[in-house]
Amino acid sequence: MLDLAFIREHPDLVKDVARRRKTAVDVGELLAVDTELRAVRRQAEELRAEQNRLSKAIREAGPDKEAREAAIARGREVATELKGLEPRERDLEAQLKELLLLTPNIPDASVPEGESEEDNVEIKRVGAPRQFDFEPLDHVALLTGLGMLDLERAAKIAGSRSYILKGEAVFLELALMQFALHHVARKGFLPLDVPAMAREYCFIGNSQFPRGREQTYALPDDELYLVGTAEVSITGMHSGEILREADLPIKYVGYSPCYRREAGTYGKDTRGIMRVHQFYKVEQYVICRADHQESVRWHEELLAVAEELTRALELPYRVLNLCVADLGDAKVKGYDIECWVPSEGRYRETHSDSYFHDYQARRADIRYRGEDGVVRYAHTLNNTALASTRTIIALAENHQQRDGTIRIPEALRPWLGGKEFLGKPWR
RNA sequence: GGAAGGGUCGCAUAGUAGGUCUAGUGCGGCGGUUUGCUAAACCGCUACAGGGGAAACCCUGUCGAGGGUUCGAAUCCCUCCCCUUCCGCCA
Repeated sequence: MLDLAFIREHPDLVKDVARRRKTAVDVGELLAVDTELRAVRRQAEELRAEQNRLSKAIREAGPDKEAREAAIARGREVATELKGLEPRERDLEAQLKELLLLTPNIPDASVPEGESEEDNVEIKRVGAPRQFDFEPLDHVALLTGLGMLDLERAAKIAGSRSYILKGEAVFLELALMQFALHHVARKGFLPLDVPAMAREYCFIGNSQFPRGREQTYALPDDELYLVGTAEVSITGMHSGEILREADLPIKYVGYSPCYRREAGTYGKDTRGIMRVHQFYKVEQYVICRADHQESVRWHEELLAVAEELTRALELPYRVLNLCVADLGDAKVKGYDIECWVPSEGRYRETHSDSYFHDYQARRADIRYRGEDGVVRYAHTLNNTALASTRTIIALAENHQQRDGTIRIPEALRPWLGGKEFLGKPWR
C-alpha cells in the first residue's frame, strides 16, 4: 500500500495511476474519508486529553470532596460524548484501510503505457525457435505417448486442470526443482521449504487480497488459504518485524506447491497442463534497503538468474516489459519471461520478475532499522526461478525427438542420473 | 481432541488487591568523556504510530486483538487470536 501522506500530497498522480492501471478505486472517496476521519479523530483526541486531565485532577484532589465530585461529573459527560464519537471513528478507519488496500502502486517511468497484455514491450529474444524436420507433437500427445501423463484419470480424481505425472516425468519434475534450487542457492540465496497454507494476513501483505480472493483456495474450518506461490508465505515470514540493516539484503529461494483456482478462465488453455490448479515452483525472493536503485539492481539480477536457468535448459525465450495495464496493482515494474511453445507457435509465460518498492512491506509491516537508527519500510522483490508444469511443457515440446523421446539438456542430466533422453522410442 | 502455562516499546525481563506506569531495569544500538590504538569504565540519548504547530514543543493512541465495566484499565470482566509444554492420536 501507498503512504497515506503521499496520496494526500499527490492526489492527481494517484488518480491518474488508478486510471492508467484500470484499477477500480475511488481516490476521491479515499481522500474524503481521510479528511473526515482526521476531523473526527481530532475531536476524539481532545476529549481523551480532557479525560486524562480530569483523571489526574481526581487523583490529586485527595480529601477535597467537592472538587473530586465535580471532576467525576464532568468526566461522565466527556465519556458519554466520546462514546458517541467512537463508532464513527472506527467505521472511518475501516473504510480508509479498505480503500488504501485497493489503491495501486505507482509504476516506474520505464513501464510502457498500454491497454492490455497486447501492449507489453518485448525487450529481448534469446535463442531461435527450433526448425523441426518432422511434425512435432504437443506436450499432451508427447507425454501421454510416453506413458508419463494421465489427464483423464486426473480429472476423475480432481476435475479439470488436474494431471497425473507418471514414471520418468515424476523424476523430471523433481530434477527441475533440484536444478533450480541448487543453481539459485549457489548465488547466496537461502533455500526455504515454506508452508503452502497460510493465514489471511500473508495474502493481504503480499497483495493477493482483497482483490484476487476468488483466485485462492480457502480452508474455512482452519482459517487458512492455499498459497498460489511461495512468495505469499515468505512475505508472511518477516511480517511485523523490524530487521537490522546489516542483515539486508535477505535473499531466499523458496520451494512450494502452488494452488490456483483459475476462476474465470474457463475457455483458456483447456488442453494439457498449461493452466492447472496445482504445480510446484522455485521462487527467488529479496528483501533489501529502501532504495530505488537497489531495487532496480535486484530486479535486473533476478531476471538474469532466471535467464541463466532458462538458457541452461536450452529453451528459446523472450523477455517482456509489462505495460501499465498488465502489471499487477502492487508492482512498480515487471518483466515476464516467456518460453517458446512449438505446438502453439508462440511464447508463453514461465517467469514473472517484479519489484514493489515498499508497497508490500507496508502491507505486511516489514521494516528495518537503518545504520542511522531510523526505522523504514523495506523493499521487496521476487521472481520465478522455475515453475514445474510450464517448464515441463517447454522442455518436452522443444526437445522432442522424431522417435517420440525427449532430449534432456546437459545441465539437467546430473539430476536425472546422467540420462540423455527421456522415454523409450514409441513413434 | 484433553490439560496447563504464557503473549509488555530491537532482544530479555519488572510490573496485575484500577489512579505519580509520563510502562521500570538489563542487553543491544547511537553519541560523548577518558585513551597511543583497541577494550574497559563513566556520562547522555535510544519504542512505534497518528494529529497539531513556522519552530521549540504539545496532544492522542498502542502492554497479542476486539469489545465491556469505570470519571479513569498493562492491571477487572467477556469474546477471539497466537505461542510453548505435557497427554492422546498420527506420517
